[in-house]
Amino acid sequence: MTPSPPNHTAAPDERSRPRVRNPWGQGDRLRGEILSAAGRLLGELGGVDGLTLRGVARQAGIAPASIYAHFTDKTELVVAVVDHEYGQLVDRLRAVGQDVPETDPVGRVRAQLHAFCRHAMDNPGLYRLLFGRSDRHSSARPSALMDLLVGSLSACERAGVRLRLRAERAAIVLIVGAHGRVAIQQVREDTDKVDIVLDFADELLSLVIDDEEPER
Amino acid sequence: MTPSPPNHTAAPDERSRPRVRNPWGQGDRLRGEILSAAGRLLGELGGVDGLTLRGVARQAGIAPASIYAHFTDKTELVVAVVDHEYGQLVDRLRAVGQDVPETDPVGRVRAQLHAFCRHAMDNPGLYRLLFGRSDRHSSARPSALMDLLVGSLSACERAGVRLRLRAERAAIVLIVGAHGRVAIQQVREDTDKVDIVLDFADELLSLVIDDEEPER
DNA sequence: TGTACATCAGTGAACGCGCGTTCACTGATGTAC
DNA sequence: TGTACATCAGTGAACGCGCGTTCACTGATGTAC
Repeated sequence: MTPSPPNHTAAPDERSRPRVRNPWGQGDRLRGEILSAAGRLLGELGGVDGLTLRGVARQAGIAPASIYAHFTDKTELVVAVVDHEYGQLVDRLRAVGQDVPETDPVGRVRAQLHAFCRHAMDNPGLYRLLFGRSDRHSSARPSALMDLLVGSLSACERAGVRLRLRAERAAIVLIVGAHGRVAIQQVREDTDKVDIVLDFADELLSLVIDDEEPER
Repeated sequence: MTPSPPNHTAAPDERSRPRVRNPWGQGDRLRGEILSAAGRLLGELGGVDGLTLRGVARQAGIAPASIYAHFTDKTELVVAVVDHEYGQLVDRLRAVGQDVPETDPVGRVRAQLHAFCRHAMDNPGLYRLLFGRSDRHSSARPSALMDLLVGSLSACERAGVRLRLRAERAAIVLIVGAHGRVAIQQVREDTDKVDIVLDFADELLSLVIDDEEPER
C-alpha cells in the first residue's frame, strides 16, 4: 500500500471559487453543508472508517479547523452525520408509503421495500451504518426503520392479508434480505441493474406473504 | 477523537517472552502465524479497515518489518488473510455437512446454516469481508460459499423436497438473511444468545422449504 | 452622521501521533574445505 | 576436527505522510454612543 492515494482534489470540489462565506447570523448553515458533504462521502466510501475530518473539509470546500465551530470533535460529527443520513432514509420511506393509497397495504410495503433497495444502491456506504458494528453511535437508530416497516406489515394483516411470519420477523427478513442482496450486487461488478435487486425484493415479499386464498 | 487509543499492549500478547525464532528452513511458519494473528484481529475488528501492519505485528509478537519477508506489502497481506479466513469458513461448512447422513439433506442444510451463524457470531468482523465492498480483493470468493449451499439445497430437491425458490435464490436468502440477522444481533448488546439467531435461521429455512404434503 | 468596538464566520500554520515502508544490521545455524 | 563463510530468521531506527486537534489570527458585519 503506497503511502496513500493523492486525496486532495486540488479544487475544493464543484465550486473552484474560494467559497462565499455565509452572511451574519447564518453561521449554522455551514453545519448543514458539512453534514451533507460528509453524507456524500459516506455514500461513496465504504462506511464510517474512511471518513476523515480533512476529507469532509475538502469536500465542503472549507478549512479543517472550521468544522470545530459546529462539532466538538470527530466522533460528534460522525454521530451527527449517521443520524442525519439515517433520518433521510426513514423520511423517504415514510413519504413513499404515503404515496400509496391505504387500500393497498401490500403495495405500500412493496413500494417501501423498493425505495429501500434503491436508496441502498445509491449509497453503497449506508448499509454499513445500519447494520455494521455500532461503536456505540446512537443505538436507537435501526429501530425507527424497523418500526416503520412493522407498521406497514401490520396494516396488511389488519386488511386481511396473511403473513407467514409475525410482522416483526417479517420486517427483519425483508430489510435484512434486501440489504444483503444489495451488498452482493455491489460486490460483483457484472451489472448494477437495479431490476435484479428489485426482483429479489419481490421474491422476498412473496415468501413472507401468504397469497393463497383464505380457505373459507 | 483523541489522537488514538494506546494501542500497544506492551507485552506482545500471550507470550511475554521475546519470542522464540523459528528453526532453520522453517521460516515459512511465520507466514502462518502472521495470517492467524491478522485473522484474530479481523474477528475482533469490524473489518479490513482497522487492520494495520503494526497491529498485526504486535498481535504476532514480531517487528513490523518482519512481515515484509512474507508479504510484499499491506494489500498482499490483506488479500491473503481474507482468503485464508474465507477458506476456513468454507472448510468448516463442508465438514459440518459431511457429518450429517446423506439421507437427511434438509438436516444437512440446517446444520450448515447453523454453523454459518455461529461462525459469523464468533467472528464479528468476518461478514464485512464476505459482503462488504470488494476493493477488488479476490472476487471469486463468495461464490465458493454459495456453491456449497446451492449444492446442499439441490440435494434436497433431488430427494423430493420442494423449495419455494430456485436453489440459487434460496441460497442467497439463507446466507444473506442469516448474515444480516447476525449483524443486527451484534449491533444490539441486549443478549448475544446464539439461540435467537439460530431460531431465525430455522425460520428462514421454513420459508424457503415448502413442507406441505405433496398433493397427490 | 461618524467612529470605536464587539461579534461573527472562517483561516493558516503548527503540534504530536500512528501509519506503511525501507534499510542497514544482528546473531544463530548450516556448509565447504 | 577446525574455521571461514554463506544463509537464514528476524530486528531497530528512521523516512515521509495524512490524520485529529489547537491556537492565534483575519476581515467583514453589526451595535453603542
